[in-house]
Amino acid sequence: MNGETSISTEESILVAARKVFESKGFDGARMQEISDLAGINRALLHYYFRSKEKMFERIFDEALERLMPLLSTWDHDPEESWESKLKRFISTFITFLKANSMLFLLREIIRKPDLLASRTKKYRKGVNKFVHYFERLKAEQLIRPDVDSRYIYIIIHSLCSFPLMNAIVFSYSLRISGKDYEELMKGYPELISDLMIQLLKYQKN
Amino acid sequence: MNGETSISTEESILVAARKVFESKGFDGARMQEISDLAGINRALLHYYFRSKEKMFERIFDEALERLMPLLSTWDHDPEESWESKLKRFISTFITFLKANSMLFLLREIIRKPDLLASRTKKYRKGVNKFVHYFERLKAEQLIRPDVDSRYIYIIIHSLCSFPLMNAIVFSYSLRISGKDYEELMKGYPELISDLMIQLLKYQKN
DNA sequence: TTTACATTTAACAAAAATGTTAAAATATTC
DNA sequence: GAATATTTTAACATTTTTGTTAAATGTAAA
Repeated sequence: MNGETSISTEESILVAARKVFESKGFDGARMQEISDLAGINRALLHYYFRSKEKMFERIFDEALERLMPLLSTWDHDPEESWESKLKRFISTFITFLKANSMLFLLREIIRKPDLLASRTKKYRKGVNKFVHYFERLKAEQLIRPDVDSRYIYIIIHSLCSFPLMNAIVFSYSLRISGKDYEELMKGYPELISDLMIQLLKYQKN
Repeated sequence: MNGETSISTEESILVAARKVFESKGFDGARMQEISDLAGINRALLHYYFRSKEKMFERIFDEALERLMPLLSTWDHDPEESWESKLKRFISTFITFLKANSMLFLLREIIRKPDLLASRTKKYRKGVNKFVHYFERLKAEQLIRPDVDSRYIYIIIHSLCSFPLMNAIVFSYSLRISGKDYEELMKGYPELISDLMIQLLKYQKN
């Protein structure tokens, strides 16, 4: 059929496409730039993927797929405390987002909501797990009962995602270099873990 | 010079441009769509603003300008408690972001970092005020001293911005309609005000 | 009513981007 | 080395988009 070569070429195209699509978005991405970055010529792009659209969808799907395993953190597991689960989730979520890009997904979903709607019931199942996990904790009176689990979901995701997707603006605002911002953010996962735990700890009035 | 007409035409073009640029971004925006939305023809767009670029910069600058008054919340004012200031900031910030778009600014700054770099020392002054305000509170032992003021800045902004710019995704994830998400978010400003206050309250030990 | 500005129309120019193709060159495998 | 698959080259077609222009029409105000 086909040798090693074609697989690694396809892969190198995908790597380039990922980079360009993630930084410039679908509308800003140029086929020429992708082929340049992949070190091949434009014609070969169409030889492997028929069109820009098709190539993009491949990249988008992969990005969405990478997001999902994260949510499986929230399976019920009597061995692990919720505090530890929370810490683990926050730390892996932030690490994950460094390499990938929430902004990419968000930008493209807003451009074309179908992208989300037509895919992945799986994703919503993951979210369900999350909400149910915290509902159970509330039922068992392990955390305070008066905070809507959906708020917990929103808050955690906001605290994890935004500081990374907004890194450029934050580092500019705070007058520090990108490197120094990264440095600053090293203490961040622990801080927000503590913050969340403090928020959730059961308090009789 | 020129009558009422031209002003309101220019304004209606700007309104349309704002809408299109904010939802599609510079790369996705089409001059045709803007002129259609403004109810005029494409030629008139160039009569008023020479080019797409120029028009965009006008929109971008205005969006950035609207952001700044918010930061003046953080002037020192011995009359008002920090808790009240915090609440007021969070509530106005969230209201502001509903109409405008943080995502727009972020997306375009990433596309072309010059947009931010070439503008507005004013903006950074506002951020300075914020950081200094909390440094003072720490010096006066009114809040706990062990949280870097920059983290406070990052956390507040994340909690305010992200739930709004990510509304589509959150409402999809949580399986509720856009309307219901808005409804849900009514209780949100108060929750995060409390959360922040709880985080900052001085704790010996 | 004349002058100046505002707006439309419609055609066009130019550039940028995507997509196609055929033929030649290169590499791989049998 | 013959056969097959990969890749380049280069030219071209098509479409989309931005930007321009000139002429006609409308409108408001001096």
